[in-house]
Amino acid sequence: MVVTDEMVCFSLYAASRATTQLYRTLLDPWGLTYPQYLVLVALWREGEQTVSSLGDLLQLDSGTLSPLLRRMEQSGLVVRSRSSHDERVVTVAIGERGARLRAELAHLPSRVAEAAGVRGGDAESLIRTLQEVTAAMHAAAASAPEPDTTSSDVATGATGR
Amino acid sequence: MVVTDEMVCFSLYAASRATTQLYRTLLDPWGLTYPQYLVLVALWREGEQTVSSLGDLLQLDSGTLSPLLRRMEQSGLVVRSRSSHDERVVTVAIGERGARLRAELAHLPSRVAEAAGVRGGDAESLIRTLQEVTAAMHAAAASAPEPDTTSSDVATGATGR
DNA sequence: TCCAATTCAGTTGTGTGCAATCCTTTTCGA
DNA sequence: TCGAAAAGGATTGCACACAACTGAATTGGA
Repeated sequence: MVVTDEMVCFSLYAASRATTQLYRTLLDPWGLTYPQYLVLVALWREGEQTVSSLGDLLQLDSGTLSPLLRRMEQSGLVVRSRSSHDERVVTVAIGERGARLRAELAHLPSRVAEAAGVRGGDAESLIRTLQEVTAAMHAAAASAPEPDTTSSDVATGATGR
Repeated sequence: MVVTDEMVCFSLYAASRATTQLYRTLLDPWGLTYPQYLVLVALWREGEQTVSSLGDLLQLDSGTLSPLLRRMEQSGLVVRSRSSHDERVVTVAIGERGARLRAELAHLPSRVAEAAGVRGGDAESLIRTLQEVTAAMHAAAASAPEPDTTSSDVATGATGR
């Protein structure tokens, strides 16, 4: 069914934007965006991280994280510092304001989950499905750098990223 | 469960980006982006549309659509024209190149659906769940413009947007 | 009839996302 | 040990997203 095929992706796209929209509304009083909030959650939960480990956790690359972290540092949410062991590595730690927000934003996740209207068990099964789709999409994008080519000359340095 | 609460939204966000990524790979030979492809699908299926009806279909506003449609017109994908009945309204029709692409891109949806790894019935139930979540998020964002306000010392110029 | 409110698309400003590239630092093999 | 390759993050360029605003066209009510 052609329509169904398109709809999986579009529903995902629309749902993601609707979710970000709700977070925008809820985070606006603190001047936070959803990706910035995700960085804070990662730091609260996992502690100090390098830029690349943050990128692994959030599935974002340095082109997105670098300016995002710069803005977050300017507003006191995080602190960046070069590692002394390896001068290439930048460590991101929670900043003073970022630490204060932990308590203030503690009620957010349950509010959003409640708004989403998915109950406990359904939520877990939805999460599992979405993670499977994500993994499948990553695999497909990596294995199909070119659209058709008939013969696959994937060779050379056609790495996904 | 706090972690589960966060995970619904993050999984959605990650899955949406992974999906867009696959579309980027597949559409790259034609120089199309995923939102541009969605506009073409809407026009192929529904025919000529106004900017606002396209916005309703794709859940995008004029701030996103205007520049997007301008680029699409420049590359011959669509044609824009002011309605003669109502000079405020701009009508978007398929362009010459956009019409040609219909056949060339006809195989895309099934390829993506296959890559996603969701079978027919599961796909429909996933779509339904995502649409419910989207509707719930929109409703929540609309009904909760302010988060709490009990204390709020947000003051100072820390506004993000 | 006439003007205030609405509607519609476009513009502006900010913040992601991501490919491609750059520069520095580190690693590793000959 | 020395230079090529790799790793890590930053920068550049482009295309969304979206809030807020602008300006033109239309509508509706007094």
